[in-house]
Amino acid sequence: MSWQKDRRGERGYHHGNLKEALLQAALDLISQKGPAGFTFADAARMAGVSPAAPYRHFRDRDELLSSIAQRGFEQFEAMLTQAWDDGRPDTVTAFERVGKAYLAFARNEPAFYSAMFESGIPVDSNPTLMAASERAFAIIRAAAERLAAMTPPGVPRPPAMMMALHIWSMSHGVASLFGRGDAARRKLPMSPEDLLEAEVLIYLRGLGFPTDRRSEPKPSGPPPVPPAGGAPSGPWGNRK
Amino acid sequence: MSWQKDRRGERGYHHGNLKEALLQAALDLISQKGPAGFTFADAARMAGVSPAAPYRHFRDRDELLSSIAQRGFEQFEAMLTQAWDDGRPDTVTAFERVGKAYLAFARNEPAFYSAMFESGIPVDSNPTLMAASERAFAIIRAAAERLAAMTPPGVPRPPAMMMALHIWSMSHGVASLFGRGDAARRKLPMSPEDLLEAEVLIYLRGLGFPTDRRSEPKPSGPPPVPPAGGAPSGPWGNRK
DNA sequence: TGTACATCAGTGAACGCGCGTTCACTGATGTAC
DNA sequence: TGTACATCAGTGAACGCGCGTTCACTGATGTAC
Repeated sequence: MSWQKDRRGERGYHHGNLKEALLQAALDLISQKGPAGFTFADAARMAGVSPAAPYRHFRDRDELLSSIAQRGFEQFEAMLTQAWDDGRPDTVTAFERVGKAYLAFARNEPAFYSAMFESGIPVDSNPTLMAASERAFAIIRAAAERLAAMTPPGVPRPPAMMMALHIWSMSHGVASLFGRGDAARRKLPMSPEDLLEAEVLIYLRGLGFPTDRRSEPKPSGPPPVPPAGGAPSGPWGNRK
Repeated sequence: MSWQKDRRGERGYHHGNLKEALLQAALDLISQKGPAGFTFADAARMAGVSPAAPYRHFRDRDELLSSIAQRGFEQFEAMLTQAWDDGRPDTVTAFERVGKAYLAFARNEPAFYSAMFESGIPVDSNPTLMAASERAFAIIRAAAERLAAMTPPGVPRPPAMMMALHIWSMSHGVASLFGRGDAARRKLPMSPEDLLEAEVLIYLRGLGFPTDRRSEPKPSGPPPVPPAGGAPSGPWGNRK
């Protein structure tokens, strides 16, 4: 099955990279059966070692799960950082890229996502984990900060912290209801990306930002402008 | 422990209300240990019957879990219906009450909430469950419909379906990140209610609704107007 | 360069446990006549 | 009203299973001298 098993004959007494292999195995198992349905023994089996071997690397199942969440937050942060790209080419474009990255992560890494947000791990009680979580959130926070600084003259400047939390909850809501990568995804008459993009644009408009697309350099522009409360027909349908 | 057990001596050979007792027991167990950490046998024990008894009422563990989600959606719908109160005394007030009800449900019924949204049950593949879920969502949809009909003259009327999905994802995002009733709740510098209320108000403003509080009859008005991008200090803090 | 030794990272057998599930059964309840 | 019978909703013993965890162990690796 897994390459670890295939190479079992090739490796000697020591695995060499068991910790990594266990994390990978657990990740595979979680994406197959959810964070509940993965067992320590299963991960060992998948990595091709005896059931006692994992205890050299993790105190117990929970510690393995936390490590996965930890790693998930790190990859999440990296992905958000890359999407944000320090606000290039312009703040709004970069900001929307961050939203899309959030959804992409939830969709493409359901195992990480559920370990991070739905496994029941109390993030707050694990300092390392919380730090990783906060570093990821800090990207959204930084983006909100830059956006807040851009408020047009005459418009009161919104608190960046609030904006960041709002954006986070919108992204998280859309991702966990409609954009997840597993069987629990709810069907939607349009793409989660479009739903979120419209939501964020309306929100920004509510804060006083102009949301008619300025003519700006768009290196890899997505399709057309979202309906955002405009057109009566289209994917939204059901006007009645 | 539970009243079922206390009364065990009193009851005869037949339990009389085992199905109900099992649902209640499972609910208790879920709220203690999450949807993953509840077992069929545990529920039987808690209800004071033999481990074989539940099979008279549920095919397996999954069917019990689905029943709980089902019932959760029904209670959720009832709660939203009551909060919405057909738009009394006015649409905006009632609308905000719906948001608060959403949060209250997530906080007060973590077992139902996680069974409904985080247990990994594919809602889409169970018609009865999906119908219950849709009936709950229909309340939000109806509220959005009424709100959409209220758009001021000159402002394009937003698609109600889109609004409903946006509101749902905002509520769900805030609830699952910050407003949950279990250990996985993330700490926040303000109440989830305030966070959501501000978010919704900004969103509505973005759709063209006036959000300066009209002088309207407020029977049980909540505290003051949320900061909604205004005041630079207060609970939001961290202006830098 | 070789050797002795400490440490590390695995093995594999064993254990107790609780779970899900089945089975023939039995006590209680409802109903036809 | 009584009786016979069908059906329902439990029992309790048994099973196979896989899990988590421990233990003394052993092969491999690193290092001091």
